[in-house]
Amino acid sequence: MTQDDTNTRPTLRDVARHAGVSLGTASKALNKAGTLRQETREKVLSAARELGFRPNDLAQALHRGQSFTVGLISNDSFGRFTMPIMEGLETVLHEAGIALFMCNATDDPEREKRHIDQLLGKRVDGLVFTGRRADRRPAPGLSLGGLPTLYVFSQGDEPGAPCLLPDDEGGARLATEHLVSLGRNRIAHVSGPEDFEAVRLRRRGYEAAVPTLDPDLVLHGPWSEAWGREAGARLLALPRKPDAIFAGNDQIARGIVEALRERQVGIPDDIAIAGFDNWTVMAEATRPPLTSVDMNLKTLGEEAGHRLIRMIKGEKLTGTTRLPCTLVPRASTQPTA
Amino acid sequence: MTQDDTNTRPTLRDVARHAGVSLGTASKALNKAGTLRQETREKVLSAARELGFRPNDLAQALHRGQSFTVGLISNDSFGRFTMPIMEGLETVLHEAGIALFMCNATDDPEREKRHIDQLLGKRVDGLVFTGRRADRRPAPGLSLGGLPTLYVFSQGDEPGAPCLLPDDEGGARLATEHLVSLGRNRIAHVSGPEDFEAVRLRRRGYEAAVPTLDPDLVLHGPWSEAWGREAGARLLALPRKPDAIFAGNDQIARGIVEALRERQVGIPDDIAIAGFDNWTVMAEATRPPLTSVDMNLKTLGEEAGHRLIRMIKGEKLTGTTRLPCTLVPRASTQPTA
DNA sequence: TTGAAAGCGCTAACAC
DNA sequence: GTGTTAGCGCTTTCAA
Repeated sequence: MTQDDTNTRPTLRDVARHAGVSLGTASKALNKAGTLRQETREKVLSAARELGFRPNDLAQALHRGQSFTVGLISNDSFGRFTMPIMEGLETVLHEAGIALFMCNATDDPEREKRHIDQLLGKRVDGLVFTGRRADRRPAPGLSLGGLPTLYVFSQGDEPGAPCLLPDDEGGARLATEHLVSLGRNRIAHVSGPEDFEAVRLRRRGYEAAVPTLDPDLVLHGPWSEAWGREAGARLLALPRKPDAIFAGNDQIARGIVEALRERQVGIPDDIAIAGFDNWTVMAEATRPPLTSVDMNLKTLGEEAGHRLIRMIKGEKLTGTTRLPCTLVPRASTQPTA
Repeated sequence: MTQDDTNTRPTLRDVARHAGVSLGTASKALNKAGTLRQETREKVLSAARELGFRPNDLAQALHRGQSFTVGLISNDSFGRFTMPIMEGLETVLHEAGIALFMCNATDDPEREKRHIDQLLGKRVDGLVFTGRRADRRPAPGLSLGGLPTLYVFSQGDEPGAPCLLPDDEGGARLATEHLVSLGRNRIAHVSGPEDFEAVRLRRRGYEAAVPTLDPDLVLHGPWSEAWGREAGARLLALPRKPDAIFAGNDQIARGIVEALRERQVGIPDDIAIAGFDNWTVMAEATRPPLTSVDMNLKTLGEEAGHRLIRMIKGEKLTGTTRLPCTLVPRASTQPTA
């Protein structure tokens, strides 16, 4: 450690003293503002370097009334969905010199309230809510006083709240059309619990793209491999078996694949399978690897960052935007490739 | 919105004015400090409530020279390991009124440096490094000036750096002893790449507990299900097959299970299997469900929080501490239960 | 070109 | 009991 081991860092005043100039001069030199003699500027800069000076953003924020800080409230325990969103968000915000305060609300409204309160105390310039599932969530029991607020992979309760979501319906259509393009016309859909909005939307996308709709071919259950296995078995027991299956997520898809595999059904030759989420550890470990719909969550996070920055600049954004999903084809729908 | 929609929040001075008292009095009332008449206190509190007053932590921090804020640097893209650590950490710190600033370094040293610089600017009271793997990481190319710093699931480069890690060796011993207690004595070990310290430690724990050591029964490869399947096949091709397998993680374990299952090997009757990580989506979806070693990462995060708080209070902590792992028994080692 | 001084919102020591 | 005041570290006029 070249520095002394105390936690008190040098102030601008220290730098000024060290350089033998006034406080204001030092400030100008470091902020490349005003007009200064090159020599003076150098003097200050080298003094700053020597002392290991780093301006105190807190003081700066206090002065400017802007903290260059944004809060993130998640109830996902920072899981699979929030992670990539956060990553995209963080990248964009960091680029703009904005740091991210992260809080985990874990569905406890009391705790969420305390978190928001803490963030307000830190005078965050904006707030992002995100969640485990893209459904509507109750409004925070706290006045946000016009603070720029954005919901990502999650929906606000207040009307017109700006929301950013994946286009589940479009993604489902994409997957179904892909199966249709393979020449399949008896396409089943095995999905999750119907109280998820995403489940209803994906089903709608499926229904829009499927050639003929057979209610026997649509099954709902929990989000699990076990359910996928059970559903796979059921579909095989049908008098007229499907020739393709679009699953509501990759876990279900994997369960289906295993059920078929054990019964010597050829994938994709007899039955082609597509999943949703493009959860790579799952999709790639499946045999054969799983074609899946990617929600592009990182992009969603990046877009959230851009929008939040615009809102912080004063722009008013409202309403729900859905960003397109992408199909990632793998062997479970592609015979040879 | 009951509040006006501007982002300028009321200050303490506003509250004081509204309550018809002085600034100092208002401060005392809100901080429950000094001696005040009950009536005055009430007056101030209700004024504060009316205006929706929330003290500005930035100003407070500036005054006190403490920000009640801690930075977290991760290179895990906030994945499977960092998540539970973060959750534990956040819980404990929040209890102490400390907020968590989160940064994603993604193995880019330049970006990590910028992040640390930003955190120093925010005058964080401490720093936590965490990572994707528990190995030594290069020191940040930046003087931290005596800032309390803690490594969790990750190791600092500087000698004596305080590190908090799971006891991989003990966990491996636990799993192996469990298999021995089942009466198995030909126990194989299939693990990940040897350049992971965790792999070497787990192997050491295995070697310490295994009844007889047969080099043919120890296999290293990538962290994947595919490798598990391949290793499973290899072990079954051995002239003297194992009667139990301890896998270096749950993905490998699952691959092994699938390989055995396809070859009609009874699990656990013929061969018992244990994994590592207790990654529930994986362990529970395996058939039969997987016995696995849990690293208790949330506890690790909590302990990190407690230690960091002690360090912030001025205590000096050094050296590496390893926290115990736990065995979570499931059907892959338990015949009937 | 540089210095002096006011003030961001809050706390704490000291008057009254 | 309550009011006044001096800063915390920085930016930004305004004077010199």
